Amino acid sequence: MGRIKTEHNISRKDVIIQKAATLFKEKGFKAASMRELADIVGVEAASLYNHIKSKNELLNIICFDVANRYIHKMDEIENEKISSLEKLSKLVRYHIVGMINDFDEVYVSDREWKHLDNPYLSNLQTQRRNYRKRFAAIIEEGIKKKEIKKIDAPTAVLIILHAISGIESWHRSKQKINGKELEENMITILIGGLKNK
Amino acid sequence: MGRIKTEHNISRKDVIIQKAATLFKEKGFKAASMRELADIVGVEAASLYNHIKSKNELLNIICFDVANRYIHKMDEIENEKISSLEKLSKLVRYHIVGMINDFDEVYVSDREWKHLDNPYLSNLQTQRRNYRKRFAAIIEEGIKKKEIKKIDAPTAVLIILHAISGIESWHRSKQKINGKELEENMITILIGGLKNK
DNA sequence: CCTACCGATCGGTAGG
DNA sequence: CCTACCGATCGGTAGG
Repeated sequence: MGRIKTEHNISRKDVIIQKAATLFKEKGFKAASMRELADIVGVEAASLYNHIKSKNELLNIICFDVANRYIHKMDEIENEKISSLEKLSKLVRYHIVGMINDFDEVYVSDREWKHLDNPYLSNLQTQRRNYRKRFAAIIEEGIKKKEIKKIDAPTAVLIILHAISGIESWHRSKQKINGKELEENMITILIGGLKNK
Repeated sequence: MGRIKTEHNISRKDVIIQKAATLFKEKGFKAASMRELADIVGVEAASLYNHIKSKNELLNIICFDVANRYIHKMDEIENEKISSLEKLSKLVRYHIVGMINDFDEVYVSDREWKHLDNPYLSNLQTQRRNYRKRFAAIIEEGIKKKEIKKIDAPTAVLIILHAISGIESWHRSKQKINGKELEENMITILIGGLKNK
């Protein structure tokens, strides 16, 4: 899923990006050093620069890779002929599954984007803002059609997105509850609270 | 609220901590430098060390100050003679108001605690784990009394806590919606999804 | 892909 | 509270 490819065409650069995502997640972007990353990849620090331009490029790739994936899914769902509540459910499930499958990348793009430098920084901020607007529009449509309770849609979006990122703590301690069970619980709590009646 | 004191007894150290919380929130703990903090406080970097032992001590203080406040509130609520659903509502409201009033400190203690060093790190992790367990116990009691839907309580706790930390984005763009309105929206979505029937 | 190395910046100390 | 300064570490480059 995501950027991870089959063993045949996985490039050295892809490996570096993947390991970087894991390292950035664990230590935070600033605290992670290129020497550590090089160690993990199995080369000297200087050798990394034959594949990438800079530490920041790694963050750029991770962040935009994730952003593009979600935007693409949003395009898809907007065009489906289903109710607003169903669109919302699909979107929420996509976020949950994405968080479980591509955890490192999603986590980094969510928490470390502030270390991007311009123009990437403002670029991503705009993309995120647009995404949340489209997300809110779906909820607003649902409210108009009385499928969803009358609440402030932008607030609902923030709550939903952050609630899903809460899976992080769960992910860290892979215990008791499995993926599907988790997904159903979240739908009950989040969508249950929004459903009208 | 919180650590902020009246003008009479606010010490130099308190000022430093307060400014540090704001700086750590904006840049992240690792990216924030003591020279920057000194600039903001209005002294030379070396002078900070007359009031504090280290950069890490600042993070320790911020994190445990917040943790102690929530634990104290939990003690209080557990002993009240009200229904589980009411306990849950009170707790959620306390978190929302805390996020609004002491935003910088709460944000830092939530997102930067991984940069603590031992024994503070494992200490805080234990405290957080215990807090979440007590939180989950309230929900479980509510489920047993059929006040709350049958869901996985630890998952519900994670969702609720992270949803509330979503206020961050709202806080950043102090727009349209006011504090009270926000609080009611969150209660509707979060508690509404949990209420039985 | 490595050796060797750079300028910058960091947290923190000595001494007054 | 300041001046002066330290050792360590950082991201990144030159040259092969």
